[in-house]
Amino acid sequence: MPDDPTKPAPEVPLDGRRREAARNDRRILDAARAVLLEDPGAPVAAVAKRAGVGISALYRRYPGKDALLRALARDGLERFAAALEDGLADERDPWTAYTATLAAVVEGGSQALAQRLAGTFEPDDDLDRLAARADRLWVALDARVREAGALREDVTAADVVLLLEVVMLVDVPDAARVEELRQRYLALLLHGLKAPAAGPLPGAPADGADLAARWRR
Amino acid sequence: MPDDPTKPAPEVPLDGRRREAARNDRRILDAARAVLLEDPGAPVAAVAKRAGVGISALYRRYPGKDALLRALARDGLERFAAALEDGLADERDPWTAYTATLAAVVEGGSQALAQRLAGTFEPDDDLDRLAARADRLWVALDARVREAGALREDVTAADVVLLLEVVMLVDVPDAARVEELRQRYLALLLHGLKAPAAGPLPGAPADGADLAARWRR
DNA sequence: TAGCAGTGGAACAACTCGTTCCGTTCCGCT
DNA sequence: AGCGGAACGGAACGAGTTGTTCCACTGCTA
Repeated sequence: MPDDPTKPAPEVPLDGRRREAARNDRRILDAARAVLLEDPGAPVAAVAKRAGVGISALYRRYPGKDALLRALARDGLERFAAALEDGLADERDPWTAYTATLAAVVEGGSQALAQRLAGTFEPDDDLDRLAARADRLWVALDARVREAGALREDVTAADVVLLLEVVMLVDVPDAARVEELRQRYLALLLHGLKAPAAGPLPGAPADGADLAARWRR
Repeated sequence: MPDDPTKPAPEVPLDGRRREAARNDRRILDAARAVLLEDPGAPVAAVAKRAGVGISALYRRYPGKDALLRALARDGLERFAAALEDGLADERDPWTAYTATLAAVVEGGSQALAQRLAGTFEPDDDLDRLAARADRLWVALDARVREAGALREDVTAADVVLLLEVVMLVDVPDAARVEELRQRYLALLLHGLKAPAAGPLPGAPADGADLAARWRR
């Protein structure tokens, strides 16, 4: 039985064929992230091609597409949680730390990844736990900036999640331009998010139920 | 040869079978708008089902899926242009007229429709002309609010187009909730868009080239 | 009542995509 | 040197999807 490729083995320097295999573990996951983030319905063959490997190299690691998707979602959630922990550890003033964290999340694309994949595969206990952990971290980050009075009070943490996802959907053909525009619009959004509010907002704020509903089929 | 269903014939009261046909013209276009806006790759059969008609009723009107898509894009652009003309005719102060226009565009979903469909069908001279007209109207609306000093200067008209599209991508399973959240986030965005600017924006502003690039396959 | 515009939906053919499978390569060991 | 087998590339297969065609049927109209 192959090792779980998402949890790289100890760092004993591998040799020969084993080294190629270890490298392919990464290449496949990186390719899957790139390809499936752009088009969640992309064929498995596209992932293999992007990774520069054959299809069998992929099927040796994952029993099927579903498993690849799950591994990818887990990878995304882990990156997301890690970014949030970094943000929580940021000692600067809460608003600065908040904006920096959001910028990092947008740059990494981690949150959007898990979300875009939602509904395309069968969830997993492990995944549920990870999602709950990310949610706790997110709420903590939100609480800190909120207590500092830096966030407008009529916007919820769930609102910001939805807004973040939407920023990740900005798309033009040129990849470098995409990154630039996303950061640009995130900044614009943050200007609108910052307290004091310039005026009231229509509609009820998003809440946890709005978010959770999207995971259901 | 059947009449072009997108240009309803004179309003002589039709009778019998003809009336049913005329009604189906509308039902098919409405269904296509609803279904394809939610999923641009939806099958033709899904459109027919939503319209409550058989597939042949659809194929009698359009030579193929491509033609339906084109007609729909044209319909979207026409609605978009009409909304902009309404906005230009709005006599209130430029900022109020601007925000009201954007809210109407978001509610109608017309702009997003044409854009989401882009790349799924072969463009058309007629469509190009319409797109150019919509663009002129858009620039005119932008110029007016800009000259009034109500829009932050480091944001271009193209930026707002991209932001508008992105707002249209907000999605949760409950349709009514979606509409509410879109308006909410549009308002939030507009708070960030309004002059005076709260701070500088990173990245180069979007321009016409960014927009045009997305139409190419 | 005959003719026909309009219709519903089954049937078909073309494609897409996940998965399997087989022949090949090359490392590690004897 | 030669062998065993892990890892690989990619062709082939089969299930499912979808655009389009086709034909029997309906109900006006003359």
